[in-house]
Amino acid sequence: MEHDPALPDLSQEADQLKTVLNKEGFRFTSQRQKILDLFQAAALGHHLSAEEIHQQLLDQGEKISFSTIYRALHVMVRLSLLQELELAEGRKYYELNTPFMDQHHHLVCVHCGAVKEFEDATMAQVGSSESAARGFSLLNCQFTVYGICPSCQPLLG
Amino acid sequence: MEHDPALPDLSQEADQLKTVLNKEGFRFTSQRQKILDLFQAAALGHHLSAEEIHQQLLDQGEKISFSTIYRALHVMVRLSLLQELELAEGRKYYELNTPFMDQHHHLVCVHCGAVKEFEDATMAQVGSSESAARGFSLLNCQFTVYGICPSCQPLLG
DNA sequence: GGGATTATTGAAAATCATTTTCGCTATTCA
DNA sequence: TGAATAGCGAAAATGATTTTCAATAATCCC
Ligand SMILES: [Mn+2]
Ligand SMILES: [Mn+2]
Ligand SMILES: [Zn+2]
Ligand SMILES: [Zn+2]
Repeated sequence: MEHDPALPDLSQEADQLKTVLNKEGFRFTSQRQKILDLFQAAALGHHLSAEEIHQQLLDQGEKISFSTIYRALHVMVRLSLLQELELAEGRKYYELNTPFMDQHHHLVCVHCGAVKEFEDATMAQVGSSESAARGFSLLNCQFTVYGICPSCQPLLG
Repeated sequence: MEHDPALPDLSQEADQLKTVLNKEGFRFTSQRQKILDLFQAAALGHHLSAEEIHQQLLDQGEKISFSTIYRALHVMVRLSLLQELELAEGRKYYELNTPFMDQHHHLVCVHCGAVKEFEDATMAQVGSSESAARGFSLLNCQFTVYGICPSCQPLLG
């Protein structure tokens, strides 16, 4: 079957995931592909939790266990396909990883949990220089700003 | 009993905690004072978890339940006496709160958990301007840099 | 000071996200 | 294609944190 060059090359994406996995001794599975697909289909600025991944796959008729989801997330973080975020209470969130200099940061409403993203090159600079100054090898930076969003402000003091 | 002006005025510190608590309808208790004392006695740059608070109080002969510790931490965060930190895996850490413009940030070794603090006024500026730009009322910022510390680097690739 | 009111405590049980166990299945590779 | 074994699902386990509830103690008023 030919591939229409006007459409996204999904079969090649699959090949790419397989390549990345196999390079480190992991196996390609349909579950891992489906999870990665969710991230690639997600709206910009939308962060996914294990719970939401499970629900989205259920919604599209895929049955998958939480253990598989958690294992896949860990593998993809280790392969730098995903980034783990400590946005707010209780659970972890994940998003597609981006090159270090392109990383964005987060503004979180502590009342309703709304998240806004913003970019600022200062963060990467400060992170680089601070880690260099102390001999750390830098992995990534997270700048999280907590506040009350405009919709929640009237509801409080 | 007179107070020796050459010694730290611990009774006044207690009064201060009582005042802050009562102002918001909370009661002063010896447990809350002992927990706050641990933070005031802790080395600069040392962050305490509920587990460590429990252990330190045990070590000094004080019996206290985890429920009390968690409740005290929540109250003191609400009163801005403490700040909650999402430094690394699994558990939360706490430290004495500082005025917004004096806040420091953290460099964390993902291998051994070592934490280094650093100050950088840029963070507060970026946090303020980003939250203002989106109409958020700013509560606080956390800039966390993850990496591998110098002692752990030889142990890995 | 003493007593009523009710926030706080401790112990135990409950939650809840995440991890582990284990028998079975599917991927990799020769 | 077949052996070796990584990965899967289901269920049990974990571990930090939260809740429940009866007993205790801080605050307030007299
Ligand atoms: Mn994001
Ligand atoms: Mn600190
Ligand atoms: Zn909000
Ligand atoms: Zn280290």
